[in-house]
Amino acid sequence: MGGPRRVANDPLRKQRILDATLAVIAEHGVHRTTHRRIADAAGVPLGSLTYHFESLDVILEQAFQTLSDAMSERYSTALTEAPDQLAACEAVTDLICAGDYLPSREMRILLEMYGYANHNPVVAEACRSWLLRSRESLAVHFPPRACRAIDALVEGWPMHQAWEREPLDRDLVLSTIVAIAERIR
Amino acid sequence: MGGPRRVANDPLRKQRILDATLAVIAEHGVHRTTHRRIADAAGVPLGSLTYHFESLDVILEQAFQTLSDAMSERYSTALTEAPDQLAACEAVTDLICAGDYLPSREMRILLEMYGYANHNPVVAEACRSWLLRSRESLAVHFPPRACRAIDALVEGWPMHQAWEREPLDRDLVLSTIVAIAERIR
DNA sequence: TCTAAGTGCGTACAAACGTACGCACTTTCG
DNA sequence: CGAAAGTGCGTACGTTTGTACGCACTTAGA
Repeated sequence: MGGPRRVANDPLRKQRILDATLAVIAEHGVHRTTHRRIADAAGVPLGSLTYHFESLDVILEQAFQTLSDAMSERYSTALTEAPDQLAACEAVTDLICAGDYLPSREMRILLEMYGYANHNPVVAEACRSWLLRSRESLAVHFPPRACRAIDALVEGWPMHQAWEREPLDRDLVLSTIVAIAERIR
Repeated sequence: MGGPRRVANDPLRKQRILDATLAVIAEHGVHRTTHRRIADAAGVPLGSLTYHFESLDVILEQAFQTLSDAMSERYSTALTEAPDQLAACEAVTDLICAGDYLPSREMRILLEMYGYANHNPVVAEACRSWLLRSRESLAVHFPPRACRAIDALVEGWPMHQAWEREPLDRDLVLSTIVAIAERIR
């Protein structure tokens, strides 16, 4: 029903597997992410994984790529829409405070990605590319040196917050961003 | 030779295993850290691991504890020795720039620790405790709110730098720290 | 309708895994 | 010296792992 299929139904299934992979990573960590757990989470047979992906490493690589693309996009959108520097400061503050609190799913996966990237060149390259894209987004509103400092904060603050029990102080974040924007040229 | 042993020679061997564990994690990542690899790296028999440690998770927990203790200590020492706030800013700058560049061994292991902590309560607690200790060290020289911002930078900048190809600009780091110290109260 | 090409998966297998446990060895105490 | 207590490890076992591969099924062209 729905007429004869004229193309392979790869894309949907592949994406479903990658989404499931991120879910497994978030729940169990890379060190306990296996073909079988992914297959269960995705509701697909085990053989489907080895058919669509060359190896487990490739699955992880593409799953992490999916995540970093989504984050880049959100990052870029938020900053592009800001009309002036102050609005950009607020946008960055929102990015930092989003997911606060508790350790958001995304932050958990990101930490796994960073760890894994140290042992997988493809994912390392994905990290680097994400770094550059986020810096470009910032460069629209801030001078180059301020970009570096702000970028470090965007990276560090939510990560730091992951171990914190109290919610993040939004005013403090905003003040810090503004201070950097004004003082660092 | 050396006279009769009156006590078990646990401590040395346990510590050697934990050091080897960190080495394996740095080289292969948690997801490929196994009893056998640790045993090889430490130069001890496989059975020795299961004798001294209840499980692989316990080995990882204690190894990460070793690391975070060492880092806390260094952190604390560097800040305690600073006579005034400006010196403290320089000390923090040194901490951030240390290991620059390339991805230092310690940063690699730290990333693994953060990832693993999301799936292991004991390690999560170690992260939290490390967070608090580092904040206490900062509190000697900076007001509470500035501590949070600086702490986030100490976390984020080296992490960020791990994917960067160019060396870190020390003056930029110092300027940023000073700006925060002066502006955030 | 028949056939060749191609898609997708169930299953099986060798390797690697965490861990249990028997046993050699050392030390202590009478 | 002899035996009990305790330390430390070699080895083996059942499980889980990543991956290969044969085979059912679908589609396209004649």
